[in-house]
Amino acid sequence: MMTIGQIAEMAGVSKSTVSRVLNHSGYVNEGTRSRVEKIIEDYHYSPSATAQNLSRRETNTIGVVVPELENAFFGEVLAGVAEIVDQNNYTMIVCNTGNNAEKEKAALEMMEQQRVKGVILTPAIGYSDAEAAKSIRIQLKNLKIPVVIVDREIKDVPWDGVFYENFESGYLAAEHLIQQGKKVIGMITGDMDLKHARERYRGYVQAMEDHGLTVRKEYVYEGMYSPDITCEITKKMIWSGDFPEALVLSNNVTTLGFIKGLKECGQELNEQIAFVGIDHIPVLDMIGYQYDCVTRDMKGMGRTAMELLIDRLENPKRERKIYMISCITKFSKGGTVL
Amino acid sequence: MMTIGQIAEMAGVSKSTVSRVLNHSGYVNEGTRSRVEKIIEDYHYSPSATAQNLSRRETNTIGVVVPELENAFFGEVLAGVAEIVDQNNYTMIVCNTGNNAEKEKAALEMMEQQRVKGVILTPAIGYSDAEAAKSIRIQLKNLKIPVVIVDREIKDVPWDGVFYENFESGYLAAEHLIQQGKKVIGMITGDMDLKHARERYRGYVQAMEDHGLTVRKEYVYEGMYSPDITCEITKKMIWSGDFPEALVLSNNVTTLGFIKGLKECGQELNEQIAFVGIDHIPVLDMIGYQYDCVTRDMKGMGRTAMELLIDRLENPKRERKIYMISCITKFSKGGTVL
DNA sequence: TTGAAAGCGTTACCAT
DNA sequence: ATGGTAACGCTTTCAA
Repeated sequence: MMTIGQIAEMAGVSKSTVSRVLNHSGYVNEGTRSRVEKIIEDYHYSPSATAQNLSRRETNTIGVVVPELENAFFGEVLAGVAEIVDQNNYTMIVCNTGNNAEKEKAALEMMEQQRVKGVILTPAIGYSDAEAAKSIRIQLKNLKIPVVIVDREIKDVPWDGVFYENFESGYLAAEHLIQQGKKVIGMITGDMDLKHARERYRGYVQAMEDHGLTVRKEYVYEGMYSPDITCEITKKMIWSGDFPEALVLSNNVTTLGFIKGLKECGQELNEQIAFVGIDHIPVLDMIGYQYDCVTRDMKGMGRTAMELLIDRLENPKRERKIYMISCITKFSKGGTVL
Repeated sequence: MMTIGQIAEMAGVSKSTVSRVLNHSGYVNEGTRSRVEKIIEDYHYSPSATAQNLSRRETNTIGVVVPELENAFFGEVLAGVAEIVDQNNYTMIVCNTGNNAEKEKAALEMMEQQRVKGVILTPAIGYSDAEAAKSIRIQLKNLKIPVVIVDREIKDVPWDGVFYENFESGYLAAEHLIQQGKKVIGMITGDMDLKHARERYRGYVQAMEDHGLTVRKEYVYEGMYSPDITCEITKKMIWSGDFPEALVLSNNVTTLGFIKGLKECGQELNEQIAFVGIDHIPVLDMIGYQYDCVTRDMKGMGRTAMELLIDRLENPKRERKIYMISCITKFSKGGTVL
């Protein structure tokens, strides 16, 4: 591997000069510049980021820690992050925690060793909110490295964040059903240990109240964001013959479980129960299996997270910012961006 | 940020000693070891990977360059790579090229600067096979850094690779239909500029020949791996009333486009045309929308790629290895792993 | 068992 | 406009 010294020697100049042409910094004679550049070109010289980082006492690297790389949602987020990373000449290190708190800890430690400038993190759900906050807070508080939390809130932590309008999504979903004249509206909720699941539920409740409807507890089912649990719930509902007119479904897998449950009971979509799902499932669109939903721009979420991080890096002392990604409604009348 | 020197000072030892305890190398007295370790612990000291890399003249980093981070397939692959990366204490830098040859070039250059130990690459499809090979070959030939090519073959390149048994997949798909007694079997192919599309087609043709059936060109449609094109093809097929008994569909989006086309014509699955898809679409399973398909272990592909890279790193002079990921058939009788 | 010192490939300051 | 040199934080001989 070539070094700046060798280039200098070949060009008959000093390392300083080579460094200057490399970094377009300081004065350098046009003649020598082009001479040096030619040699760099000819020999395919590529400066060592490692050495640069050490000398500059900083890297241009950011770390992204996600809980489920195999989940299409995070693919989208990562694509969004990558886009901004790219535009700003950063380098992106990625870790997958598999929703495992231990791995998350290890990932963060390694980010620390790598001296990344900042971290974009979606916390694992292997532990409760409070525990998570504590553990991560302790781990990172001594580091000066800024963090942007994505999608899953954790308490008592001073970092910037990008979250969905979860309350809003529940609200809009319920409201749409109300506007269609439904009165008895239930919900299959997510894992109520997660804040966003609670928020979505709150939104639904609020919409009901605002329209003078009452929430009937027997029609609120805890689906745990699990397709299987939701499928079971759905089947029991149908079999028992006791179900609401309409349902709000808490996320994509809830919707999938629900649809599966219906199919297993030989029911068509919207045959007896109207529903609005939170989250869009593109593949269902592709097969012409459309349903009303409230969704959002996942890739945009990644972009925003990275922009927020860069903003923080440029302005370390600024107040905390939380970006709420707004809902996009896709109802049969056609999609609307709110 | 703490340095090894400060730790040394606090412990009343030299940097060398601290380095030794850090790396579990050389002799160090048990007493001093624990003393040093305590200080490291207390102060949350984390050695700088940058400095280590420079001193050791190598990194523990590998680069992954993918063309479509937003595509669930690459999420799976990445998850597989990440798993092995993790187990072997590597660090993973990720770039998304968006199928853009320029960006791919830039990504590779930056990997070079980062002095990654190796690269896992799925080439962009923005350019032809030959061009791609040439461009990438020229770019990387001067580097000693090993590459593992994933999923998309490029010609005349000396690197290890992990690909699917594309021929096999086409063969198995067609054969399954033949075994069900179908005689007039067509295919909606992929983008025939891509080798794997051609291979899948070849497999189909071979299966037909092997079973004494003739391929009728009018039933071979070029779907370009595009859902929209495939949807159109399907609708025309149905409208014209002229279609084969059965079809082989070249990949997941081809299948989606086909299903959509059928639905838009008010047809049920398998109502008039039997089909076998290449690629599995998990979401369709989740809603109980099963169909016969030939698929493979995507995550396993990522794992294999990383294992291959590590293997190469440990054994730089060994002959080239190409791993072919075998097909998994999921037919209504139940899934079989071949 | 420990320490001193050279070296890794850059940058950046200070001279010239 | 250019060069010399210290410094970045660590590893690794070599001596003691």
